[in-house]
Amino acid sequence: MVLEGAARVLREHGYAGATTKRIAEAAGVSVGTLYEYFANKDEVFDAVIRRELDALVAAIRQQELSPNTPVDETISQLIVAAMGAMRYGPELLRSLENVPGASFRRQLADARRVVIAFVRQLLEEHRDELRVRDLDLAAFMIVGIAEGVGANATSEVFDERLARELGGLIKTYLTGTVT
Amino acid sequence: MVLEGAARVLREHGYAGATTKRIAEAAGVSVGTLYEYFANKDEVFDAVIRRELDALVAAIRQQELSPNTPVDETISQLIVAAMGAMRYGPELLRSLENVPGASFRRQLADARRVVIAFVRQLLEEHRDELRVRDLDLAAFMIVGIAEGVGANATSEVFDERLARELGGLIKTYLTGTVT
Amino acid sequence: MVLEGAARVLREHGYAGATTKRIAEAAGVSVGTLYEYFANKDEVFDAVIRRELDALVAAIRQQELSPNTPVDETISQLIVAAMGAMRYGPELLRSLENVPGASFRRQLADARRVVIAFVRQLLEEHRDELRVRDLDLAAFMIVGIAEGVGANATSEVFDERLARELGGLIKTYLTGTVT
Amino acid sequence: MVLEGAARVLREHGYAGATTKRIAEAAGVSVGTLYEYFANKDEVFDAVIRRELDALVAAIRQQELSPNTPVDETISQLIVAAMGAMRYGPELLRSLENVPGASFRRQLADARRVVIAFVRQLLEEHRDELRVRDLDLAAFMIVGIAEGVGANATSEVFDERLARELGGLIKTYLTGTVT
DNA sequence: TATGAATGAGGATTCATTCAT
DNA sequence: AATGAATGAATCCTCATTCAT
Repeated sequence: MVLEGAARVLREHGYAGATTKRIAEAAGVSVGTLYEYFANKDEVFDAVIRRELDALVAAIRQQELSPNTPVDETISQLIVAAMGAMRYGPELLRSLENVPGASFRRQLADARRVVIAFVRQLLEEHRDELRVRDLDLAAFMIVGIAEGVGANATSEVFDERLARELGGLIKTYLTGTVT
Repeated sequence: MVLEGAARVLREHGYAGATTKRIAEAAGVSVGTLYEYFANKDEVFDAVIRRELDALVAAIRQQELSPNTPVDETISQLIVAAMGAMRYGPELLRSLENVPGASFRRQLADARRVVIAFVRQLLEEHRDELRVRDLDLAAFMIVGIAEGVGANATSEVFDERLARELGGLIKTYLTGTVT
Repeated sequence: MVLEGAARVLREHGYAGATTKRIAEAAGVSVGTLYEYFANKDEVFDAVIRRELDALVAAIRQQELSPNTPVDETISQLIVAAMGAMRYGPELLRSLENVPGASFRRQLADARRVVIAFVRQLLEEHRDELRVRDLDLAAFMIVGIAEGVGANATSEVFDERLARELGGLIKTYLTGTVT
Repeated sequence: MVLEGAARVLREHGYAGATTKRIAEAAGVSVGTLYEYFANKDEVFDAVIRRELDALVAAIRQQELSPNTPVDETISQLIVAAMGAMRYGPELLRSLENVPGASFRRQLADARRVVIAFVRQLLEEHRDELRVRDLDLAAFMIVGIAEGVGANATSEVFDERLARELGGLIKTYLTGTVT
């Protein structure tokens, strides 16, 4: 499938090396076929972006959230889920950042909005556990930290251990209590 | 100056849009002149990377650190200094990430090593204020978070306010006490 | 066809004037197509060299050599055949001499070796007609003269008449008898 | 001196590698100075051609020709003189052949005319030793062979021994007698 | 519908030439 | 007179896109 090939090429060759020929080859089709499904190259990347971000958002939304689970554990769970959804690692998103046009920035902003709202909702449900007052700011910070660290990580580094570390840090931030 | 132009173009058009023509124009010189100072395009980017990271590291190192200042304040101070040193914002570094070749990764790793060592030294001096035991891990986490958030921020968002927030978060993480 | 165009351009504009654009135009294709068949410009010239020299060697080898024909006549016949094989005249080979890299020199040396061996074989078969003793030297001289004159000739000058003259000269050299 | 540098660069780097920068460097001056003496690059090459061919013709003309010396010896002497005059070897002339424009061809034709006339004159003086009748044709043949072989030779190969060989061959051609 | 050869605009790089010092 | 930094036209080459099969 084309998007599959595009994602693979993007990760392995970077944006500069992602030619339509290579994408088509990786997808096991011809360039001609690629252009049957997409009007042009950037549309392929747009679709990759969309698919990747949709998967990310979906992975977070689909988590079973129990009100009895401590908030830091839930956050860790969400981060792990998000990471698992990035099948091509954070590298893919970093490559996509270079797609000319504002497409990536726009789509990312949309996805972020949704996730922040989701986290805010989660905090709301745990409001009495928290020391922070401004839940908007807290949600923003949490997502920012997770995203920031994730964006800068490489596939190998960003494992479950790091997620737990972040979970602990975030818990301390939210509740003021030490793990 | 060429590096100036390259940095500006990189921020405004991304790596994919950073043509030699545009860089030369932005620098107010001709392409020929660009090639008088640099063997090829990637060498220009290498130099931009070096200059930017050097400035970053230098900015951090040059901070006057008073042992009497609380650790979180000092960290905030460092983050603000680092941000101020990125005259073209985090966007520039993100664009540079796409320069083919391992140059960026290598130089970044070097710079990071230096900064982590610096922060570790700082923590050492405040050891009795801290709850964390493993200073290596703590230094890594702090730099990772700051870098991560910074890497994902945009010029507008990443201001002093955010730095203070991070300072607070980091203080809580380090000392277990709430601001 | 690309080689056709390249040969024509080379003859008409020399190596210095043989741009890919001109070659593609002369071949009736686009530059892109040229690069579909050849990795770079010099590879085109390499192929032209090979084709030209192969044709030369083949033309000589395919001559029907009758043992009853006097040696000078056979030599003339070979020279005429060689000349006929150079469809773009000696000018082409002279231009090709300027292709950077040792390709031309190497390929020419190979072709020369084959032709000298062929001539030596021919002399062998007429050994009793000859005054020269050292057939190796004689073969070298003959090929050298023919090649030298040919190399310096222009298409118009280098005709059958000249070949016959050379045949006569060579005969005198070989046999000591005057025509 | 500029011509000196140009000749050296031409021999060592070929026409394609003969940039004005390299020529100026080889001549120990700046490009600016080069353009003080010559209007443009091709004029430099024109001058190199002229100087080289003038030296060649002069070397031949300046030979002391004794009517008592056998004709073949005189021819050898001329060839050796011509070769000695080419201080940069036949390679230089071959490189010059690629100077765009007809300059080389024209100047070479002029020089050749002069040399053929000179040889014809020489043959005239030895007319009674010769079997050939058509002195025009004979002069043309001799110059053609010498030039042809010379043009194809390299500095190392084209030594005095080869000149004597050619002298012998030419003598046989002219007189019908074996050395 | 799928293919991939052909196209040519666009980008990196070179180098003859100029001109301020 | 001499210099060499600066210029930009010209060249090689790539690759997104098209279209005949």
